[in-house]
Amino acid sequence: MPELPEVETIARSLQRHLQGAVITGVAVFDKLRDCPACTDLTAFCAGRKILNVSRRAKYIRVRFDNDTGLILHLGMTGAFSITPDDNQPQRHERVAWTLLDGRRWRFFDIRKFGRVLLCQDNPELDNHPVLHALGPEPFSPALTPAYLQKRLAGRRSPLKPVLLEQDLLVGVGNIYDCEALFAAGLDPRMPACDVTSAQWKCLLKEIRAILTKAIEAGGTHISDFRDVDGSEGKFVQQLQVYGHAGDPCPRCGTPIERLTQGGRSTFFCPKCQCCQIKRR
DNA sequence: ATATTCCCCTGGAAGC
DNA sequence: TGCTTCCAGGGGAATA
Repeated sequence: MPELPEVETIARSLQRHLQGAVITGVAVFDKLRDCPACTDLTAFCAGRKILNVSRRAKYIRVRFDNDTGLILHLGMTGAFSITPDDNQPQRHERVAWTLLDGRRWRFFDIRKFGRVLLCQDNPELDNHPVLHALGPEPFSPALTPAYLQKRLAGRRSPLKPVLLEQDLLVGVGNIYDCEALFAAGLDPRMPACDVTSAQWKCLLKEIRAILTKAIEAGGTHISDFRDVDGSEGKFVQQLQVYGHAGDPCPRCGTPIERLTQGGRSTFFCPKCQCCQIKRR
């Protein structure tokens, strides 16, 4: 479900709603990946005050008052809600934290690809194994055309699936990958090592612009994305190619095509994005 | 080392 | 109506 803008939107909401809250209990209804058993998670969380909530890549970090914390991942279908506690588990509710002020913080996840990880100390919230190998954030100054060209030297893999690799750069998922390549006019099938410095410059600009716009819109609402308060992202209305197979390209009118790369759908305009394949 | 595939799991939409 | 097939935003492991 969530790419960077969705996770950012949710992390900001959690920060707003949970900062200062004290956890009194935890219920685990259906274990997510790596989620400890209910008794262990309860022992870990009970009595803890939440200092802050932040985002790194597509992970959400919840920092407690005793230098421990949680790392949460939404997988494909994760979502949260925070409401007065009626003590009634809802459909697809996997984990629930009860708060001292009478609220209940729920973690839903239909497909159960989400994760709940424990961090035993403060450094682990920044250096947990799942965070260790991650590439730079999309808005980091460290993310430059030179860095990308160096990392991808010799990589003949198609550009589009490469952009999904979180150890190269983080936060770009399938939707914004397609949208950014369209905006930059680059062929999703071109070898990653053939992207020129000028093309990287353009693509980086488009990735940042699209992520910025999507964050401002509160994310992209596709099927089951919801913010903590239940509101839907509005960016879906701005999607140019994703999910638009057969529709006319907004730029040239050629029908948008869909193809499969690395088992995922790619949407692109075969005319606007077809000029970069080098013959070797 | 790099590249492709397969799997985790559930549900909605489309096709017959 | 009911059954089958395909598809889905992520990520990691297994396989060539």
